[in-house]
Amino acid sequence: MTPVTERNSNKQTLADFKVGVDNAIFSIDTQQNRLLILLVMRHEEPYLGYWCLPGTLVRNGETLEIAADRILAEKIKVDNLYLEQLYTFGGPGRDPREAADRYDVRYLSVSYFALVRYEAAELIATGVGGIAWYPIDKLPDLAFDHRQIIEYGHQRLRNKLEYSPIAFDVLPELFTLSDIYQLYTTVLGENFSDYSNFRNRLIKLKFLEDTGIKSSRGSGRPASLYRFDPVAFAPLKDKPLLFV
Amino acid sequence: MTPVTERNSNKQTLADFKVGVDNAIFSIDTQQNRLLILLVMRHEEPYLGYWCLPGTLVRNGETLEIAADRILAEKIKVDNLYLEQLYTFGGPGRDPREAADRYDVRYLSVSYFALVRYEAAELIATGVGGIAWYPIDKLPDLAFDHRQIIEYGHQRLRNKLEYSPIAFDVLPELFTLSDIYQLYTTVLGENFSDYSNFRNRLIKLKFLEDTGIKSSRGSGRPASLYRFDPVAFAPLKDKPLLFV
DNA sequence: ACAAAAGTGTTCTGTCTACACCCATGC
DNA sequence: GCATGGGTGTAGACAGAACACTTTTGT
Repeated sequence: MTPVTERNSNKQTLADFKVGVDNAIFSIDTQQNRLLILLVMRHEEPYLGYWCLPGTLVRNGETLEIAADRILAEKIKVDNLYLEQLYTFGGPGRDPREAADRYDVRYLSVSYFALVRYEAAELIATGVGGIAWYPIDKLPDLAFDHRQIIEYGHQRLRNKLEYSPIAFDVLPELFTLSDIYQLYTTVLGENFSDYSNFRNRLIKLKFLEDTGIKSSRGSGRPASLYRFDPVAFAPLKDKPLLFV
Repeated sequence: MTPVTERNSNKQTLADFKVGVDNAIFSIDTQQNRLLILLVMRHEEPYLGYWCLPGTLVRNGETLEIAADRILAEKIKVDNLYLEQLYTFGGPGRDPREAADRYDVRYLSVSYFALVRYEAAELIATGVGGIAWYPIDKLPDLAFDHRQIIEYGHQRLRNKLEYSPIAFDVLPELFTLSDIYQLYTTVLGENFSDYSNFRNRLIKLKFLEDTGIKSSRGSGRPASLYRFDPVAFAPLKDKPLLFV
């Protein structure tokens, strides 16, 4: 019998929780074909000096999503972003403070998944610094169970790309078809699909508007710039369409 | 400024949480073509006398998933089941106790999605009673935001059926092809697919073993009994296969 | 014999794949 | 001209939809 159980009769064996929100913020550097995730350096115990996901404890009167937005806005300035709840990690012992702190406090993490535009994202340097994009395949040692959260988020990203149009939340207003292709190959791997087939599939879906404007990048034929048309996309919502 | 903010300086504006686990337990009555969800009657305030999802507050030392398992095992006896985390609802004000209780307590609900076999499920009658299967389209008024949780779970069920084999977790070991078809139509609606096409698609996937045993139900030609073969299914795991 | 349920087959159509090929530009 | 990247076309394999048809049982 723990002291707690002795002190209380029945209902009091309930755990008390602090609830944190941790953001897995992804972005895609298509120039260098790298999938990046935003990490910050911890300046306090536990895990002092380790990298971790940007997170916060939830304040009074704050919804989980607003907490997620807040922490994101503190670290980064973006124009466009995609944000959704990822998963809730809540096993006992996932935070060392549980042992050290006074009895019976648990730390639970509701994680959020975000995708932002790399080129438009401006990191906000906090005094001490310690914020950086890390390639997903070159992560340092991470605090808590954050590596697991990133794994989970990475999987979610791959799935989302396949059946939802989040890529367009993260592209500039005007983009070329190979911009999209680049983005997809960066996340899904080199040979997820033939370029020309990917292209045809997208065009047949009819929600990309060809502006007719041409964009030249170095040598080679200039590409048409396209624009995502949310109205034309609307009817396809919730349909099991596949971009792959 | 609220009293709270005045009393404390900075970090103390953090919310304290009780964490509950609520289970959206679905089952499918193929006899009557009904999709059912398990509800229990509340015997205490708040929402005394309302129906709600079976839930519990998380105890010390308990993972979220174990809490979900525990509450499930308290209400129902099953041989087979599918269980996964659904979503975390945590806005302030979702539980009236937040207002009445002492300052700063928030109630957060991590919901779990479960699918069990209707025929094999045996409800455990707690003394006072008040546990029942409700057809998803005939829900009574529900406590808290549980209707929203059910909506969300219902959507998850539809999606899962389309791209993962959870149906086989919930069928008896031996089943006929029209058993599966029944199950699918009950969840996805009458005209989600032609029977014969559905049939051919399944058989082409090669993970159903025809036992050769025939089963006669009333008049009509007896059907072959099939068995799900997890080994044959393994290579298809994580592939974007569609049953629809 | 007839109804009912299971299971098979067929035709039409469309989509996916894997290429080969043509086009516009910089150097 | 030719390398480079953008864009088009096509033949064959394959998969889905709709529906007619056959088989095996109970009554």
